[in-house]
Amino acid sequence: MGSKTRGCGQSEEEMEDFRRGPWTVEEDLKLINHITIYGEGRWNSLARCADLKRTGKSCRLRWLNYLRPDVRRGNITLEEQLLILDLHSRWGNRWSKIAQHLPGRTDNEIKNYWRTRVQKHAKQLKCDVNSKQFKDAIRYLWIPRLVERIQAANATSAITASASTSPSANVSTDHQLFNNFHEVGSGQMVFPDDFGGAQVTPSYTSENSSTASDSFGTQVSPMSEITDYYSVPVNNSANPDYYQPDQVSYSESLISPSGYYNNGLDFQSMEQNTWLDGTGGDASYNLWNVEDFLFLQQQINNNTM
DNA sequence: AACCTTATCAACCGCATTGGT
DNA sequence: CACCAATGCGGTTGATAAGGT
Repeated sequence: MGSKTRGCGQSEEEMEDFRRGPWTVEEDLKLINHITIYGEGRWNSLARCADLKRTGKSCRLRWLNYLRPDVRRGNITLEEQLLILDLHSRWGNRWSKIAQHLPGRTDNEIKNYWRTRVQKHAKQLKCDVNSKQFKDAIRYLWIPRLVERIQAANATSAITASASTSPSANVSTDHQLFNNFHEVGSGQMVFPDDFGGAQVTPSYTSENSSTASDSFGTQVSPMSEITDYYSVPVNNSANPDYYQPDQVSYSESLISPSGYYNNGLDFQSMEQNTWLDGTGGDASYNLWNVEDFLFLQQQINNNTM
């Protein structure tokens, strides 16, 4: 650019005192109206033309994280948690990339979820969130537990649907994401091999950990957008980021769990003994009850920490 | 009721990348 | 090729709501 005078005929000097802090309803309306008419992008000039005393950055952030009509609000569902854990295990803190796979969720929201929920668990377990112990706890305990709970919710909704006189058309599709992490005979869980194949988990047994006291089914909210996305063919050539054969995913590492058991936590006994949640609390978030924590802490302290 | 602690999330900041001139 | 503004991303902060004492 280089010119002192920019779009809408206002000088740089006039633009120096930007507003900061929470957005007002009036500002939101200005931004929405302007984008409705002229579209998004060119955020700095947009801020000026919409008479918003905000930086372009601030406008962009407000729109993308809050005002955009397709932003999903509310609790992160179990399916979304599962997806976040899986994608984070592959890509780390690539929040934007992860958010691309959770329609309606923003990178900011996923980042906040990770920091407040996931890192909290690591803190409570007194282990580093990046430690092998914690990553494996996610891989072998948290994820199977999520799958189990989604499955339970699935079963509950199936029963509800069959009992209903007007069954929801979404019932069969709401849990297609989960069906990519489906169960085959003997309670063994099959995880998609980056959604192009399948890997069998180390003898995950749903009958051992699934009990009548698991009352989390009612907490699961419909997730048709997510599952719609996940119902696309597994070889998604349109999205080269999605499958990266040079990266080791957790599902790949599940191929040979025996060496893992020798070095790390005894997850088999952990699953059998400690993953019974009879609290009936907030099923969306309270994945770990007191016994879980005590046992995990004990295991971690006894092993390689 | 008042105070303190913790959890949550919107918003900001700095840096890297991209694209135009 | 260099420069600069815009954009995008991840880390961090701060306000405030919620819960506990």
